[in-house]
Amino acid sequence: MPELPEVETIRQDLNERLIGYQFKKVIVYDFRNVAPSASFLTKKLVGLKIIKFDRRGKLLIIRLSDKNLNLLIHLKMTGQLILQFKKEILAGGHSLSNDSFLGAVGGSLPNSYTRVQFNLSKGAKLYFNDLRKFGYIKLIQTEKLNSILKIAFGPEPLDKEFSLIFFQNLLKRHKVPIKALLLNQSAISGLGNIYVDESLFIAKIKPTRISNLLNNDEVKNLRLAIRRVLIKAIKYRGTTFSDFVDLKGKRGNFSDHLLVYGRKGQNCLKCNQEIKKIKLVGRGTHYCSNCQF
DNA sequence: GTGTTTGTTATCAA
DNA sequence: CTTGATAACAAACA
Repeated sequence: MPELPEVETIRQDLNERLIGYQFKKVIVYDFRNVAPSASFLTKKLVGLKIIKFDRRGKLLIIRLSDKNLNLLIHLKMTGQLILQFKKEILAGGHSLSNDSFLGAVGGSLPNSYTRVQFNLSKGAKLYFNDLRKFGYIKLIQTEKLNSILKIAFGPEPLDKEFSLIFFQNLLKRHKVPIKALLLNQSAISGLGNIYVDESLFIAKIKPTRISNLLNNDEVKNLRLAIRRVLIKAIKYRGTTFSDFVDLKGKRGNFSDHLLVYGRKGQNCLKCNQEIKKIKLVGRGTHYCSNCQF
């Protein structure tokens, strides 16, 4: 379940390691979620260099030496990007001990979950693994990308655009459970099920509350809670609940700091009451009925 | 066989 | 046009 902090962790690591690398060969093992087609991807990408890794919400954007083209990677639920350098390959598949790997990436690569493999210059290899095949890889024209980003993506919660005024107006305009609004990527980018539940707990607001009925203090607290939890989660390199791992196959450490997500039946860390789990807008939703109003 | 898991989109209603 | 509600889909697992 990679959300903003998980994708940001990967983006930062890629930016430190792969700027200037050139695509030498692209191997597509599973065609399903590669667009516009595997052959197009293979042909167009080879020879291009990586300029920079960007992120918008949960979407990873690779800027290429062909300014008109961008490589998009969405991890959806179970996608992983694993990076190997040459000496790691020579050392026997990977450089990390087995216990730092999850099942999906354990052992040598490519494995049965590898959907696309990028061979880069200097022997570097980037693997896109995706157990459930929900994620995608797309080569897209810059103009088209820009129009999609404008329409389908709300402001980044950590940018200036996500101001109190903006947030107040957004909540006022909508009459839906606050959780539904926070999950809506065209309203705010990057939040998913985990960080929405965590933010609402920190802000002491029940996920079922209708957005336009929150009072001023609650709106203010919620905005700060969202920013706080995202910044902290990035610092801890994301949350691993099931499949997320970083470039080296390592789990995210924020899992140890979750307050409500995945804690159904356990005691609230603030008040000791039992954490509840309900289904809201089709999603598992965790909250404390004593701390949240 | 059944119910769950989540990010996203399609579809229909108002 | 906007907004809301809900189902569907991807694939796997307990």
